Amino acid sequence: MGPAMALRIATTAAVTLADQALETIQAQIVAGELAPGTKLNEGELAAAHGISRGPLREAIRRLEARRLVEIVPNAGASVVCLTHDQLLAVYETREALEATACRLAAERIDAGEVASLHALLDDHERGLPDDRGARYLQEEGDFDFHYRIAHASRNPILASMLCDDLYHLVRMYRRRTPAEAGRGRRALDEHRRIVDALGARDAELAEILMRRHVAAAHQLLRQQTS
Amino acid sequence: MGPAMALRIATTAAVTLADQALETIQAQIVAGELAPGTKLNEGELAAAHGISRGPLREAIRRLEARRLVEIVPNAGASVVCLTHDQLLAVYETREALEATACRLAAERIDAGEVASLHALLDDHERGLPDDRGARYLQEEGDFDFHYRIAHASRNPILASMLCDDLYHLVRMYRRRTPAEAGRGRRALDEHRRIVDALGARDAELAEILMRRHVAAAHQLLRQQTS
DNA sequence: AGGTTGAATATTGTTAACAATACTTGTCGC
DNA sequence: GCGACAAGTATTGTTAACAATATTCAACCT
Repeated sequence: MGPAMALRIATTAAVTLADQALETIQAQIVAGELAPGTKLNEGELAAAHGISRGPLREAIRRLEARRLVEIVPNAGASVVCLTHDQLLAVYETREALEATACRLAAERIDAGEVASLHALLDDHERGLPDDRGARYLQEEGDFDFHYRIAHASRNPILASMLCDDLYHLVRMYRRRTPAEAGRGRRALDEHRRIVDALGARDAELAEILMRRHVAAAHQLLRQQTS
Repeated sequence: MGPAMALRIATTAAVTLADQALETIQAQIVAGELAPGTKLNEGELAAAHGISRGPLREAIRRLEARRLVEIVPNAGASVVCLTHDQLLAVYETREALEATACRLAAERIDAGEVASLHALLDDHERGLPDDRGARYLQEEGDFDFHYRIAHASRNPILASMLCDDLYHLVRMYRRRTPAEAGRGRRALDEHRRIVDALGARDAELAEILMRRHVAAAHQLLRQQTS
């Protein structure tokens, strides 16, 4: 189960045309191919996807619900362009939700999931030395880690808010927030301790460790100018 | 500024037909006129609102984003029907978000907002004795209180998650979760203490008080059978 | 020259018809 | 009588044309 599996977690079978367009455009936004602020022209996009404006409009409206695009009535949609303060707000919210998710996960996770998380971290450990090329995979793996804990909370609303709303924004702005040197090693250690707390069913500790883990990224971002 | 103002807070000018339909249907769902589980037929609803299926579909899709309806591809939409566990999950999430919002609000609220909150509670106090008829207004006022604190957090994402996602569900299931006797009085006292903490800029206390306040409702719900 | 008005253009909002899928109902076989 | 199958109906998904709003750009006035 390699890193390519990472995104499959949140992905549901795209049965309708609007679903397919949603997935494609969302991937483009998160990957940066559609840069923040880019105007989304319905006619152009529909033609590019080989579909009509109807389903494409639906896709755009659902991207708005996920906070990835902003729509101005009668004026059109554009890729969201977060200010520094707004990105800080994302991390603030993420801190609260993810700490809670981690506490709940400690109370409800089963042994198989804990083992699977350890295996995931073993994978990351192996990929860590050769930082050339493993960087991207490592970071996608990071999201895989957080996705799994969100779902282990057994709280579908909480998990959905994290996975469907916040993580996309974090991934989208990830490349704009360069990590400090050696952060990968430290993050992996923090991950390991969190899984240990989950395995020990220590809810209080798991919550604190996750809160600190997210707060570290939050702090790093806050120190950046702009 | 009476209780009728309460809902205006989250309401934006409905300029497009889809917006208008969204507001109307959402109000019907929250009020219980469209009961949980009700099938939403696009043709019928469009005719009832005097609009075409296009904008109506958009309204339904946006209701799905707010978790008020569920859509099955090729099968249609229906009003969401939460299980007891799912409603508990809503309160669990609300507890985390609202406690955080209250902490942030204590750090960022301005004097005018604190005064306005006190005035709101004075209103509620006056409406408390004559419990006949004031019940509904009191409860809408309760949401007004929570809306204001969410916005005072100065975190638009956090506020949106609370006001646009969770509160509608809570309001929707409010009538199905009867409060214990004397809870109104106690809730009002708790509100007052929270505002005091906000006025004193005591973030830690404000967070704890709000967490307890929401946890009380959560606990009450958990004790219910089913 | 700078700003303003108005026509021309482009884009979004809306509608109605068409296609595809799911549901209903009645028939047949056992 | 009961279940499987098929025709018919209803409903959703999609498309293309139409209406309304916003944007662009050029001519005009001060």
